Amino acid sequence: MQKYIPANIEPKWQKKWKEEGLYLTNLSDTAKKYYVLVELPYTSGDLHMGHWFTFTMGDILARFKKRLGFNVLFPNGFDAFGLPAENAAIKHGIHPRDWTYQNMERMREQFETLGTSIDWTKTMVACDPKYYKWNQWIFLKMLEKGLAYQGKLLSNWCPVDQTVLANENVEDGKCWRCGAGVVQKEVIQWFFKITALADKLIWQDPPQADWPKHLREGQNNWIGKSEGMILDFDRIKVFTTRPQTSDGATFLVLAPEHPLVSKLTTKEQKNDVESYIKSVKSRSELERKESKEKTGEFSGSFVKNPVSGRQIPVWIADYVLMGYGTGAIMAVPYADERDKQFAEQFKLPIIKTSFKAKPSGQKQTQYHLHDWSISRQRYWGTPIPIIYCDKCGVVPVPEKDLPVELPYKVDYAPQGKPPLATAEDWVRVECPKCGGPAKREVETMDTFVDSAWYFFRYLDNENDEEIFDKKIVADWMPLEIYIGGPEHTLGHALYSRFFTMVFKSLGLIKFDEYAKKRIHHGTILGPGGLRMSKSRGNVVNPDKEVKSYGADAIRLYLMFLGPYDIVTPWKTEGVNGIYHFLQRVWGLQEKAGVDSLSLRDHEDMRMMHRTIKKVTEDLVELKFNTAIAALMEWLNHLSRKEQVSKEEYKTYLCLLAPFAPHITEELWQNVILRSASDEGSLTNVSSNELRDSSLIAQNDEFQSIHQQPWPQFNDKYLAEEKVKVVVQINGKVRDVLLIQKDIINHKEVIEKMAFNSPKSQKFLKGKLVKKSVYIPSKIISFVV
RNA sequence: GCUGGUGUGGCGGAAUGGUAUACGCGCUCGCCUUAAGAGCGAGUGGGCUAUGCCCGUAAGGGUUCGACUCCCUUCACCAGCACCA
Repeated sequence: MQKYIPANIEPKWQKKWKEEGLYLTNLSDTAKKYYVLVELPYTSGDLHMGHWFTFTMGDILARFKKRLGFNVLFPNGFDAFGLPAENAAIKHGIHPRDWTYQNMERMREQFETLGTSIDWTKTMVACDPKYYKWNQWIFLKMLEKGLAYQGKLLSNWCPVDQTVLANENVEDGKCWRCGAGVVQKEVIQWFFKITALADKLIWQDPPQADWPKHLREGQNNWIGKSEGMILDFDRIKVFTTRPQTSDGATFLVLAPEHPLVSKLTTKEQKNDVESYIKSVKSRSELERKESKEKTGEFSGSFVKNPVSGRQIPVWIADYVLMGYGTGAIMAVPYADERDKQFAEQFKLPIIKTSFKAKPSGQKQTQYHLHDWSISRQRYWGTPIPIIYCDKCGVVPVPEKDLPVELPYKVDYAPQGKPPLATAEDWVRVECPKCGGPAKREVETMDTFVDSAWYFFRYLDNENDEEIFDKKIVADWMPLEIYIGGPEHTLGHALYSRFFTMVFKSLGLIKFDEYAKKRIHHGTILGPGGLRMSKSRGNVVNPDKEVKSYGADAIRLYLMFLGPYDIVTPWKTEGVNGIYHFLQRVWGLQEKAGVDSLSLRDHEDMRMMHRTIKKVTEDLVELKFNTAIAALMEWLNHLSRKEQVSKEEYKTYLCLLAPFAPHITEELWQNVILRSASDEGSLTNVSSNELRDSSLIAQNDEFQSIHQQPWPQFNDKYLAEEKVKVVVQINGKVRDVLLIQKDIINHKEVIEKMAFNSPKSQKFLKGKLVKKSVYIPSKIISFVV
């Protein structure tokens, strides 16, 4: 027997599977289909452990479902637009496109070494005009529907990356990419009106799709719907969710950015207010959030509280946000903690509220969610299909002129204006309306637009006429399962739901939710328990690990670590353990495949059927770790035997195949070929010749193990001949009886046996049995 | 502060009302070996007056013949959101 050397078998089978097109999906066969998706990777250059972890899960599911007879689609693409490409370009003097395509090439090869069953013919690349043309098309459609608009808003601005950031991309007041402190700046930009669908985006109870509770609650929280009222305090409108406390409003507070601030400020207060506003502006978001003290300044003006009739002062303070409600509040220090703190700090009156006030006002629903700002002042993204004409104003690019292609030659170094502005020939354009001289929009779309709908495009990725064929999408969507990271809860996972709803309103699809099930995967940390990062130097490189242990061992190791959502460090000893397991599987061929050996032994049959059942059920429930444990238990059983029958051996390989596709394929082909030559028909033929011979095509067993039907279990083998029944006395285990199957349902007999057993007698002697409970095949419980 | 989640051996974890610690790692002992490693076999929650018994799933209480599992209280940790009026 040859030694198990993964490097000798893994590339060989990867090549063969690819040549034979084993994983190509025929989309016209929709009788029993299964679409499994893993979040597409960003083209950063290398697959990291996280990719291995999530794509192994997806791959195991794809292989398992295929073996159950499903027509499985498991595609993948690349999130290829974005800032890192541009930053790398600036740093290394390589064009973002070249950098991206080089990375993509390397990543495709790495996906192959992982042994995934991805169908690469159904793919998409975000920076390909064939793809982003449809981003532009969606933009135009949304513009028509009033779901895209241009507006001027205070926005998060990253001074280092020189771009606007969505709320979701600001972490602790810092840019999620470069960590620079974000400042507020008023900018004209394009928005998607996600707030128009805020109500529809709220998750119901029970949920309309099987998505994690954590995600549903998180999104609902982020959407932040609250019902309240707009009340008028003279000219000032405030929003409140508790109008019944308005009799206790003893002052008003305006956000420093509120448009009425300058009007309301009196001459005497002018200097103080102006210096206060100046100090607010100079504080960063972070400082503002961290300081516990409240700050503010009196405007000098008073307004009338319409309920109490009192004149109350108007203050200006930054604990009131311009971006929520009306940017002004009535302060009820008696009922509100923050107002109370402010009142105490500035010695403002606190009066009791009746909680019964009924002010007149207008009902209003308010959301925390803001419209999605999609303009980015950078180069490497989808051009926004808009033309500015001096005569006609803002003119959308006509559909027939799509795609608006991103010019290759630009000066993408940041210089305070969008890089596309430097491509003067590209910018200069005829107005589609009047034919006069005009200029293109020089900003690009947020890359989250690319990933908001890519899974639709996989299904019809070559289509130049429409975004996708409605029928194919109707046949294949929604996704059966979408595997992704919890960090996308408020970004990608929300945007893609929004896009799906927009597609429905455009009549492209008929469903609201694009994935029946979503799961959040875990994280593999560095060996020391910290997040892997280059700067920490604790990155475990999958390529290196594959060289030492092979892809199968890494796949199994990752899946065996724990549940799919586990957050846990990488441990080399653990990989050793799995490698050892694979070597034992490899060694099994020594005593395996003995044809004459039939499965007479009941325990052998029981172990086999038990394992089939366990692995099958665990895969359905995505419990990869316990499925592997069951396979280990069966291997322990098989290892103790002198010989292993062909049926057991083949079943074993079949069950292990989704987890470890290479070693099982090799062993499968070996055992099939060996039995063929045992039959005498194929002597003096080498393995390779045999594989290519015509005989193989005639017999299904000669096909890849990944095309074999999934093993079936039969309940009749599951029962043990003698069943263990535990004897409990007053809740404590005192004895275990071995009971023949045929009397297991006779309560009186079992009760007598349990009562009379010497061990039980020790505890029962001279005591009165008050009650006995018998659960067949499990337990008999006495109360004395 | 709000929301969601978690708490089990030396470690990752298993068991979701019925023998707690499956499976793996680590460790101990033994076999094999010139030796080391690998491999194979046995053991591995704690305690004790040890053929047996007691304790034990963050802490305390409850329901039940029986609780890691269900209910109540408390504590700790993780994640997300957060001056949202």
